[in-house]
Amino acid sequence: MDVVLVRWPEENLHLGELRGSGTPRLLLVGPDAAPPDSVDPLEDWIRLPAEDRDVRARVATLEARASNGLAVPEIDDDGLLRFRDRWVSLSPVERELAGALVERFGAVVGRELMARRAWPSGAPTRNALDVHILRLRRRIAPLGLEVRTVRSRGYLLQTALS
Amino acid sequence: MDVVLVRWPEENLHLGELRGSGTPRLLLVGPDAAPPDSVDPLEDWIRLPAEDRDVRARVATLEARASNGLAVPEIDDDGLLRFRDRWVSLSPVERELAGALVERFGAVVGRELMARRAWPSGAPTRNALDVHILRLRRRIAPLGLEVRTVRSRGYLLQTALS
DNA sequence: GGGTTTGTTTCGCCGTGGTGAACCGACGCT
DNA sequence: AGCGTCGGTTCACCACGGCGAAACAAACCC
Repeated sequence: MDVVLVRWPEENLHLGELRGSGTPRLLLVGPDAAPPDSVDPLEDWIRLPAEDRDVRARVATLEARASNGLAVPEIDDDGLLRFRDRWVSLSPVERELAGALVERFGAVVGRELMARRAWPSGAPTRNALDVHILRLRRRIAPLGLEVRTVRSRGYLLQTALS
Repeated sequence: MDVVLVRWPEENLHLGELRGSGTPRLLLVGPDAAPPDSVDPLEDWIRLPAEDRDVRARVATLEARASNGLAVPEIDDDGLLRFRDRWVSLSPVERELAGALVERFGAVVGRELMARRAWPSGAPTRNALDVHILRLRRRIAPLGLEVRTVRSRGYLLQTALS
């Protein structure tokens, strides 16, 4: 994953979503600004003006850390979806859907299969699955995960791009 | 744990054992030296000459990372809840509830289990647990701890998100 | 006596699951 | 190219139940 450079504190709006999606980032701290104090190993900062080799070194370190921690999401015994030090709770239906997607992380899972998993004795209505996928998408977004649609095939779970 | 300052590359002999023992360290990189490239989150570096506040900020971050990994709240013999150099006193009921949560720090503890722990011979009312959780939340907030609800499953103790 | 601890009631928010409907883009057919 | 269908997204709405929070009152302890 690529490291994003952010001016700080000018662009701290942008920073929130980068932190949320687990994107590695290097804050360029202006000459008069106070340094940030994040503990996140995927965040670093450097005081401007800075030498080119120093910036490159810090970017390289962040890249290495990001690729090292190639994590796979997991549903623990308590029904929580955990990913990269963060977690969200899932409702029972969402847990089944997420479970099917996590077991085949990065691969397509058919709609039919997911519907049977969530409702073994038949889905309530046609778009019940659609609505739950929508809700699952919004719930897992803070983890930096996204559900992508493969038309007429099914759904696929992966790390968010942006 | 204290952060050790190391001149680099002059003192790189010393560095090996620091890395081995997991001691957090800040490398002071001379004006002409190339920056190091360690991936370890407990190692950082700064280019000399450097401002005082920048050095202090990096030391603080390393300290926070070092204590983050190890810090688990604990209830001592006097019934005090201790966490990272701070403590609060707990009432008897709160002690039992906090005890159950501390023993499974970071994981979900069922409401039923906590109720039996606080009132072995039967809980007074259903809401009694809710109210005590509310009071426990306010009591431990100054420690940087928080109790998260996992709906219809139980409660979870974790460090408060910054 | 005054503060703390505990239990109880009441009110209300919000998470959850389900449904119908509007909307929209991709695809296929003529 | 024009058009209809299909698959999928999103929204608004409802019903139910779990849980949060305030306020009150009684018991307890220094």
